[in-house]
Order: sequence, then structure tokens, then C-alpha cells
Amino acid sequence: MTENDTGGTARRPPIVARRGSRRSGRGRAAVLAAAGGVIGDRGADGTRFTDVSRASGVPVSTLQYYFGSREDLLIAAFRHECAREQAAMTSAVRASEDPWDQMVHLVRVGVADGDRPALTWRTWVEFWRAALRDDELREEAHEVYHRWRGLVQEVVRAGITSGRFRSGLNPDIASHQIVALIDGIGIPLALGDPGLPAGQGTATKMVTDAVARLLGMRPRGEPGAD
Amino acid sequence: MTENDTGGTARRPPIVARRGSRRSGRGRAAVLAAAGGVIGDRGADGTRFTDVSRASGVPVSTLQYYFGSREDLLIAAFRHECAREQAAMTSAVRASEDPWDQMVHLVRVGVADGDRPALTWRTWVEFWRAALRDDELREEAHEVYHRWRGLVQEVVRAGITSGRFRSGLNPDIASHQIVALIDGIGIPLALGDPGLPAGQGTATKMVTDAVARLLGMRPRGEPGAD
Amino acid sequence: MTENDTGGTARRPPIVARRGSRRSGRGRAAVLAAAGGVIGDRGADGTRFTDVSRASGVPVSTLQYYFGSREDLLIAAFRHECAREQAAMTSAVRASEDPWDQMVHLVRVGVADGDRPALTWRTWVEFWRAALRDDELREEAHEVYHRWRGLVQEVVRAGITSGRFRSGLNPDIASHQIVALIDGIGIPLALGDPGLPAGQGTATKMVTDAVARLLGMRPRGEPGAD
Amino acid sequence: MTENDTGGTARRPPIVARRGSRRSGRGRAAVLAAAGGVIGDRGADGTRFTDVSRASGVPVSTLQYYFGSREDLLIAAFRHECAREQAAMTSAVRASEDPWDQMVHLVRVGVADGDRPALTWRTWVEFWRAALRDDELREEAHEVYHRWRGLVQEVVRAGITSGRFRSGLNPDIASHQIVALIDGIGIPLALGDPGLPAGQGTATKMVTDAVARLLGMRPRGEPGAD
DNA sequence: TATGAATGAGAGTTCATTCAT
DNA sequence: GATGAATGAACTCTCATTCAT
Repeated sequence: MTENDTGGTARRPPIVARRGSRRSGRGRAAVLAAAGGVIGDRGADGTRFTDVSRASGVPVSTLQYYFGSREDLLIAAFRHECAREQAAMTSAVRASEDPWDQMVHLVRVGVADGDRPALTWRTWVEFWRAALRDDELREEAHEVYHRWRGLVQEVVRAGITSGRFRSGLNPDIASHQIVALIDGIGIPLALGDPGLPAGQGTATKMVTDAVARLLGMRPRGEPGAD
Repeated sequence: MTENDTGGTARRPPIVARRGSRRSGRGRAAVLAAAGGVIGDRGADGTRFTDVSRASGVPVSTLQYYFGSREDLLIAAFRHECAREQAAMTSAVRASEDPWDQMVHLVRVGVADGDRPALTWRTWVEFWRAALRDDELREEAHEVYHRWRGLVQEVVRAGITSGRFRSGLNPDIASHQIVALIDGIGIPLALGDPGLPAGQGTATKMVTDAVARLLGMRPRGEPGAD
Repeated sequence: MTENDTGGTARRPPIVARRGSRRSGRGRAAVLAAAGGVIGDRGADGTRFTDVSRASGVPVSTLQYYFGSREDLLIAAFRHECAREQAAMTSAVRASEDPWDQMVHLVRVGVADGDRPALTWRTWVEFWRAALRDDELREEAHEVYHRWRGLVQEVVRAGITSGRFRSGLNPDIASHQIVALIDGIGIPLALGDPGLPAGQGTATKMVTDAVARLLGMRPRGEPGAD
Repeated sequence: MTENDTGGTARRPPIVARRGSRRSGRGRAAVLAAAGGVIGDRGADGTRFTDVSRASGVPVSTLQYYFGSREDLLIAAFRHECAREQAAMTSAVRASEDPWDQMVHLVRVGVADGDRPALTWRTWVEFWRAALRDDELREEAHEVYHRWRGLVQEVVRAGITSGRFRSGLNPDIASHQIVALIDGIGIPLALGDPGLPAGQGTATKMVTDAVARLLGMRPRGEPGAD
């Protein structure tokens, strides 16, 4: 991150690399989950060692021993979250054979307006914000979006091939548009925008509807125009 | 002991109310512009009084005299930016009579991938991030989005009436979808995503294309489907 | 914004509880002595962290680590002084068996116009002043005075029983009167009043004389009136 | 005072000398009364220009124009209080011809445990505290105590002459003892000591009783011993 | 004469980090 | 490997004061 580069050298212990170590491995994962919660709660910049320590029950100096600097801890936590999201997306695609169904699943998982959408999306906003100014995280973000759009493109291509989606579709462009729709709807969700049509799943429905139209599908499964 | 009532009443000088006053008014506006720059540059949380002081040439204590606390300064800066954006949007609509042209203008202004898109969008990401955890800013954000979607809805309605857009269109839902597309494309722009198709204006083109399809228009102006 | 939760929980390190710990315990006691000196010298309100740091050789941040806030440091320092005074009083009583002698000792210790009376009394004035507006210190002051008067009352009772003091004496009232005499003479001592009859021990003599008369004793040990 | 000698030269305008000026004279007196209240309330060290400004309705810069520095304002306020006290004492003596009655009046006025003893005594503690470290105020304090004891001595002498008080009495010493009793009882009063026997006027009674005994008088007016 | 605007100095506090077990 | 103790750096904020009407 950027702020609070309070003097001192960034003594990053080799532990960070030793991902697979049995002992600290468990601790690490638990800590990362706790850290993710704190980030969603207080924001990345507001996340102090003390907070993660309280949330995880691990002493501050141990956290530093595990992760190095505060910055490294935050990065690790974000990576953790990204990996979870990635896994969810992949299994969403695997849940069906039909391209449209797959797309619907993807959108549902992506919009995530089921249980507590704000919390999820707050974390994403934090992630963007952090990635803006941290090279490592920006790199991570690029990869995450690359994979994410790759997944969408696969589905789009399958849909074109199978004739479910309109033929003139450019999968790359479509993936950008679809991902933009999902991320874009996340912002009012994160902010708890009272202007959003009420009702759980409304955001998902709006996005699904738009995606159907972009892909040349009717939401009800009727043959698309074009 | 007693002294040092750090808490207590928020000593916000009356300046805040006196927006139009000659002296401090000028100073304030200039400072806010400078602060906006610093926020885009270093992030809101990374914006120290010292930074704004350096950027504006105004002493730190004077900044505090003008705005009260650092928090208040940030809020004022964000409000300033929002007002600018709002003005740009409104004049974008006024630039034409034709609904589709108006929509194209709106998208162009909104996506803003002309000169330095990253800088603009970084500021927006900062704004969202800040609004997540500040009540005042969240309120402001809701209003900004309310007005922003209101503008889009007007255009959509005009387009439906004039027959340029497809008839079954729900203006409210459409406005959510269109705004989401624009915000959503802003994220790769902010992050400098190398996966974005190269070329200035590409993002705008992708969004315009998607909007055309959502509205039932062909980008080239051919009669829309539906 | 969110960060900088200056308020929140009072991060007072557990050190406070662990009085007997070897390491910090020593440091703490030394610091408290130094702080007491600074308070007498510059006044409690004029006592900055920097001053105590200079006087004790302990860095400012360490002082905060030990005591928490400046307020807590001052309170701890006052408590330290009170404990010392209390010990001196108790041992003054133990120095003799005869009630009148005990009383004389108490007055001598209390008036303390031997070496540098001003310094001692300045600290007490500071203590009163601080206790006026701090609940914790006021509580402490009440306890100190309670014990202090308790001691006097014991001696008075013993004197009544032994026949040395006049019989109609109310020990409670007498203790208030005697303590008032001592505290009251402390004020010109603290202020270096040039109106005080010259000579070391004069203040003690004046108070002893008054106490003798209140108790129905002659200073020289002649049988008292009443 | 001592603290907060924040740089800058002590530019004291000549106004301070111009006590009698018609216009500002009124303002000055009102301000001093207000300042006295603030001092009793928040303590001298806690008394900021802003506080006095709020309490008096006079702008900060005007206060500075009137009194010069914050220190000067405090000194003027204390002088104001001392003058009031002095007047009260003098008129207390004038209220009767009989020395013992005069003494009783003096004690009553001095102990002042009628209406809100704590407030009055808090101001005195503040005065002592301030005088400890300010040469001008210490000088003032010496004068105040000189006059105060002078008054007591006069009464004592009259009492000796008239045969009301015991003959061996040393008026100077007696005045020190009596003043000490009064000031000394002021401390538990200022601190709201719960150990003080309850009931309005109790403190006065205890002091009067002690004074009677010191002077060789019985509280009931019977001929004193010795 | 009186007052609002502006500013410099200094203080407390938070927090990441280093060091020694 | 893990952790408590100690400390330096930086930042926000308060407040008296100066300056210009």
C-alpha cells in the first residue's frame, strides 16, 4: 500500500515463501480469513496490525513474523480473497453444460446480491483501491480480471458455437461488457444505494437481463434477435 | 486532568457557510482543486494535510482554519469533484436534441477515456471507497447517483417517445444498467488493465455499443430490433 | 472518513497491573519520581511528556507505553507521592508511644518546613488543583485525607484516654481542625510568604502551639486547661 | 503563568493601564467577572481565550486588545477576585463593634461554606496554583495575605485590649494560625470531601470553635481560660 | 476602537517496527 | 519458532498570536 511508510526497512522474512509449511500454514490461513474480515469492516487503510491481532487472536509480533510488513499482510489477505472468488467462479461454470445456464450462474455468483452483498462488494472496492497504488496488487488484479474474462469468453464462445447466442458476437468485447455490468452494479450494492429497485436478487435480474440482450438472447430462453 | 478537551464541539469555522465570500472563497476553491489532485494521486487515506499544503501553497493551519478537520477537507474535495462531474453531465445532454446523440455524449463524458482516464477513475474509486465508511459521503454518493440516473432516464424516455429506442424499455432499469456499464468499465481503466483492447476511445466504443444494444438501437443508427 | 479512530478503547497496556514486574517496574518507579519532580517544578498542567522524558531519560513513546496517556502519567505520579507521604506519616506515629509526642511528630512531618518546604507544598497545591477536576484524583484525594485524619484521630483518642488531652474533645472534629491547620500553613509556605515569621521550624512551632491549645495541652507539657 | 509560552513577544497594549477609561471600563469588568467564572469552572490553565470569549460574548481579538496576552487576562481576573474578597472581608469587620463578633463574621465570610463553597474555594486553589509560578501573581498573593492577616490582627488586638481574648496572645502568630485554619478547611470544601461532617455551616462552626479556643474564648461566649 | 482572517509553534497520540529473549 | 518490550517517525489538532482592515 502507500500510506504510512513509516521509516524502517521492509524486512520481509522468508516465511512468506514457505507457503506449505505445516505448522504456520494453518495459522496463516485463519489469520488471512480474519484479516479479510477486518478489511471489509474497516477498510484496508484502516486495518492495523492490532485489529488483525484482535480478530485472529494472534499477537502482533507473530503476525509480523508470519507476513513481514503490514503491507505484505494486506496483500496476502487480498490474494486469499481473490483465490476464493476464482474458485467460486470456476465451479459456477462447472455447474451446467448449457452456455446460457453457465452465464446465468456466473452472473449470480458475480453479482452476489444474495446474503450480504454490501460486505462482499466493499471488499472488492477495497481491493480496487489498494491495487491502484500497489504494483504487486495491481498485477494480481490484472491476473484476476484476465482469468475472470477468460472464463466469460469461454462461455460466450460455447454459446455462439451452440447457436444460443447471436452470431456476430465478439467474445472479447462481450466479456468486457459483461464484466463491466457486474462490477458496475456492485457499486450501488456496496454503497447500499436506496435507488436500487428493492428485493433480493433484483440486481442479479437486472444484470442477467442486460447480458441476455447483449448476447442476443431473450431472458426467457426464446431465440435471440440478430 | 481536564485541559485538552480534544473531543468536544467540532470547531468548524463559519467559513464553510460563507461560500461566496471573496477572500477565503477563492482560496477554498483553489485548495479544493489541489486537494482533488492529491487525492487522485495518493489516495484519500494517503492525503495528508502536508500534501495538500504543498500542492496548494496554503499553510497547514490555514487549511484547518478553512475546513476544520482533515476529514472535512476530504469531504469538501469530493463534493467539489462531484459538482464538476454533474455539470459536465448536464451540459453533455444539452449539447444535442436527439436522444441517441445525447446518450452518446453522456457515455463519452461518463467513460472519460480520452485524456488521462486512469486519473479520473482513480478519483472515483477513491470516492466510492471513502463513501463506504463515511455517512456524509455516502449520502452525497446516493444523491450523485440519483441525479446521474435521473439524467439517463430522461434521455431514455425521450428516446422511447421519439421511437428511437425500443418500446418495451423500462427507463429505471435501463438507467441502472447503463450506469453500471459505465462505472464497470471504469475499473479496468483505473487499473490500467492491459487486457483492455488498445486505442483511445475503445472503452467508450464498447460501452456505446452495449448501450445501443440495450436500448434496441444499432450503433450505426439503423432501426433497432424489438 | 474512517481511519484514525482517536477515540475508541483506551489502549492502556497491561503494565499498569503488573506492578511488580522486574523490568518495567524499575523503570516505572524511577520515572514516577522524576515526574513528581517535574510536577513540583513546572506544575501538573505544565508537565509535558517531553519534560518527563528529559528528566527521566526515558523516550516519550516509552512513557506512553508505560502509562498510556499524559493524564494517566500525572495520576500515577500523584499516587506515588501520596503513597510516600502516607508512609512518612505512619512511621511518624510509630516513632513514639506518647500521644503528644506522636502528635508533634505528625505535625512536624506534615508541615515539613525543614529543608525545602516550598517544593513539597507546591506539589500538594498541584495535587489539590488537579484533584479539583479529575474524578480519579479526587477519589484518591478523599482517600488520602481519610487515612490522614484517621491517623490523627487515633492519636487524639489515645491522648484522651491517657488523660494527656482534654476530655471534652471530639476526635473527628479535632482531626479536621488539625489537618486544616497543617494544610493552611502550607499555603504561605508554598508561596514563600515573606510575612511568615522568619526562621526554620517557625511554621511547625506555630502549628504545634495551636494544636496544643486545641487539644487542651500546653506546648511545654504543662497540664492543659479544661 | 508558565505553560504555553508559545513564542512571540508579549505585546501588552497600554490599555491595561487605562483602567478608568469609560467605554472599555464596563466591558472590562464584565469580562473579568466572566473570566473568573471560567477559571473556577475549567481551571486557570484550562481557560482559553475562546472560553472567555464565549462566556463574555466578546470576540477573542477584542479580549487581546483589552488585556494583551492570555496571561495578562488571567492575572487581571485574579486581581478582580481578590479585590472582591478584600471588600467582603473589610465590610465583615465593619458589621460589628465587638471583637469576637467581628472575628465570627470574618470566619464566616472566609470559610464561605454557605451557598456553593466548592466554587469559591476552587477559585482560591487556582489562585494559589497560579501564584506559585507567576511572579506578579505571587506578589499579589503576598499583598492579599498581608492585608487579610492585618485585618485579623486588628481584631485580635482589639479583643485583647477589651479583655475578650486571653492576654498572652501574640496577634501576629494568632493571625497566621487563624488564617491557616480558614484556608485549610477550604481544601476539603473545594474537593467536596465526603468526610466533612454534613450540614451547611459545619465547616464554619468547626473553624469558629477552633478560633475561639485559640483566642482563649469559649464558643458560647463564656469567659475564656487563661 | 474593535474585529475577522490567517498562521506558526508545539503537544499528544497512533502505529509499524526492531530487539532481546 | 514465537512473543513481549521498547522506540522513532509522522500526523492531526489546538491555541495564542499577528496582521490588516
